[in-house]
Amino acid sequence: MWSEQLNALTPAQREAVEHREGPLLVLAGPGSGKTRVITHRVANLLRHGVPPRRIVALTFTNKAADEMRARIDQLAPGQPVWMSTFHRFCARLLRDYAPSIGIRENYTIYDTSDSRQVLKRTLEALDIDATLYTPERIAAAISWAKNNLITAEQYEPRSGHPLGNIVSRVYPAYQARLLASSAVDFDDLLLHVATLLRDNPETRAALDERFQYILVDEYQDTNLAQYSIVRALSIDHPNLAVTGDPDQSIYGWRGANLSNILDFEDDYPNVRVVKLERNYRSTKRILRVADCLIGYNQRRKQKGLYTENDEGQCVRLTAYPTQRVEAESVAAYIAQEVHAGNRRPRDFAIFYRVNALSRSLEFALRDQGIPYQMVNGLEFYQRKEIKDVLAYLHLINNPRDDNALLRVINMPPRGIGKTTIGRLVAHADQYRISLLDAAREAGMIESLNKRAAVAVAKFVAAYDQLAVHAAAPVEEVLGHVLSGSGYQKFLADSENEEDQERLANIEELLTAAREFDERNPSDAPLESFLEDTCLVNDTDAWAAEDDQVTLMTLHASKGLEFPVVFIIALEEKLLPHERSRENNDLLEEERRLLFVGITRAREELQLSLATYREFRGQRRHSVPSQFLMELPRDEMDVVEPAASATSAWEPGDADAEFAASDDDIQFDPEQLERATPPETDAGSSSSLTAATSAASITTAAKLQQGSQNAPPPPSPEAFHQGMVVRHPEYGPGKIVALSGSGARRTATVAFAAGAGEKKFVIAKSPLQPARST
DNA sequence: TGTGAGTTGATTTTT
DNA sequence: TCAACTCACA
Repeated sequence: MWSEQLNALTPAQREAVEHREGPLLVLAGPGSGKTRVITHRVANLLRHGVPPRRIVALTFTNKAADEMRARIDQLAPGQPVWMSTFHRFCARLLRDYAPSIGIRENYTIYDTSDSRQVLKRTLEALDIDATLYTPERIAAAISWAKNNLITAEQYEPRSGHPLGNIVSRVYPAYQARLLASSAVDFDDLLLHVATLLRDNPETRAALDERFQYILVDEYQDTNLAQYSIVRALSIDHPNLAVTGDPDQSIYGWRGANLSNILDFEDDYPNVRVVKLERNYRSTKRILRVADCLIGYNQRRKQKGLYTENDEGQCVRLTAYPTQRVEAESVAAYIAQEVHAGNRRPRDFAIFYRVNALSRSLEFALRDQGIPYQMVNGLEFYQRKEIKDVLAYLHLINNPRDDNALLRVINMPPRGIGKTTIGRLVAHADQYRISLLDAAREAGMIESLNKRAAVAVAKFVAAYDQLAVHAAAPVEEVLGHVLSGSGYQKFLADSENEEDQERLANIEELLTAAREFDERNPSDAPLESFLEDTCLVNDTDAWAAEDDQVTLMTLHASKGLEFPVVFIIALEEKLLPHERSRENNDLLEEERRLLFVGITRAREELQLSLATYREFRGQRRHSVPSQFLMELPRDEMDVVEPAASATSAWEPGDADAEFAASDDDIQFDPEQLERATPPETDAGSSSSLTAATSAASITTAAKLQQGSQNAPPPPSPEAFHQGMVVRHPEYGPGKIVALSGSGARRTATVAFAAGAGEKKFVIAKSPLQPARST
């Protein structure tokens, strides 16, 4: 069986798979079976008796980690090999070593917007005028420093650098705030672990011993922090295997250092280098186009990409008059292929440089009735209501989390306004205590008037009630938060339609919590749930199995492949992006980005641009991307911009169609809105939505059944958060929280008539759903 | 203190 | 274009 699998590999792949001890560098071109090599190599190690817990595989995205886990499980079932993203790996380690870097085990992870809030507050407190340098620029500078292992104490501005001078003041203050809140930002996860390993030789040695075999995927995207973590863990056991492709390094802006992979052979002298140059994915033509383009880069390792695949069609390069024609044309082509039965929607992907470019495509696809999935719409976990509710959970988990407190103290409105909060903050600063502790002392703060102090005290009391349930299953904690904070009632009472949508989103969060509880019976459920939600992104929700066209940024496309790929807006200032044109390193990265996009295509590829593009509400004339001049014309079908506003796949009917739609100025956007299929509103959360609506269908069915039969056995699914129920003895009550599943599903009910809160196992209780108001 | 209108200002890519 | 922020008013 195993030798069969080995035989299925090429000699080069096999060499990498069978390599066990010592450093290994796999230079893998696109589509060369890199994931296959990694997974088989792990399986090979296991087969040779390496205990699974001695192995860790690090990736950059959850998606990649999940995929690997699934594939390794196929090769070597039931072996708990640790596969995770760098950030998750570090988050776990920090849990064990938190005290040694000055935070608590229950620390909070701040996402970008959280840390931005903290930074803004820091700037305010330091009285720094943010008009000269925006918080974003300062944040970028701090992030850069952290990724390069420069701590707040070590940071020194380059002389004569005004931004640096500001950063040298802000960075330590910002960091102090994080530490005081027992919080870390994304960069800290790496920085703290890197410094921990650097400053504690015993810890380093212990972890080096623990992780004897380390694999790193996409090594070209590691930054200095990641590099030094991996390095520190591979000194006594230098069985470090990295895979990557310098030509696919596209995260330089995030501190990725191309030298890490280019200099790997210098860092690890006895390294075995394996090059995977044969491509199994694309046609010859597509590959030659990609190869020709990337040849214009200076900083790279020469590779000879080749494939035994078919010659394939020419790569199409099409210029459209406007971005609307571009979008409609792409959508029409997809529709035509789908209707003709040649392809399915999921065979297609459309890539663009910036998210803002997706809009016209969405309209066009809806118009054609083609289902699509956008990776990275409004991210679920970034929605206000979700962040609000999660902030309650964060505060329960980590009472020192000032950022969470500020978010929830007046949400729903409790009459705690700006001035009151300002006074609480002043008090907390003065005594160097957390805001929650300051709030506890509200009665003693002189500047606070009675009314404000009472409001704050009520908040603290409500919080304490919630905190009692901290150790319960997440769904239950969440239920208590929704009931006890008044947030659910606040939204339910609102006339605003948007708020009803928010309720539905919260319902999804409850579903997610429930699924988490089922999947993850841990002793600190809240903590791990929060860690989970902080480190997911919506690319992870991308469902390859759905039959939909995929829309995503070029960055998000890395690691994926599709039969047909469209890359739009190949225009100067967009690709290359305008901020990347000044400096050659940045320009090369843009070229790599296009290279990544091109090499996602298996059979067909179309590149396009529009002569006029509306961007930021303004129509402007665009200049073709300089990269277009670097593509080999003999591999391509070039359709130049025509004088008449037509350029399409097939002359004739298609032309007429486009011309008509372009001239039709009285085109009514509302019609498009009405034609919108309901499920396309939020691509990222579609699976959750499906789960929720399936649940509510059962609910309705059971309800009906219940009203017909005399002694109806209530199904646990018939009950949901906030619902009004009736108990034969205690009378009417409201469900405050739910937890568990199936026969063990329990409901906590608050009864009206002073009977207080009671907990029932639903299946064994006489609870009945009552009509809610 | 809360709300809503109006203004401003900023816009790459993501763990 | 759109979201965040400001400011005036209830």
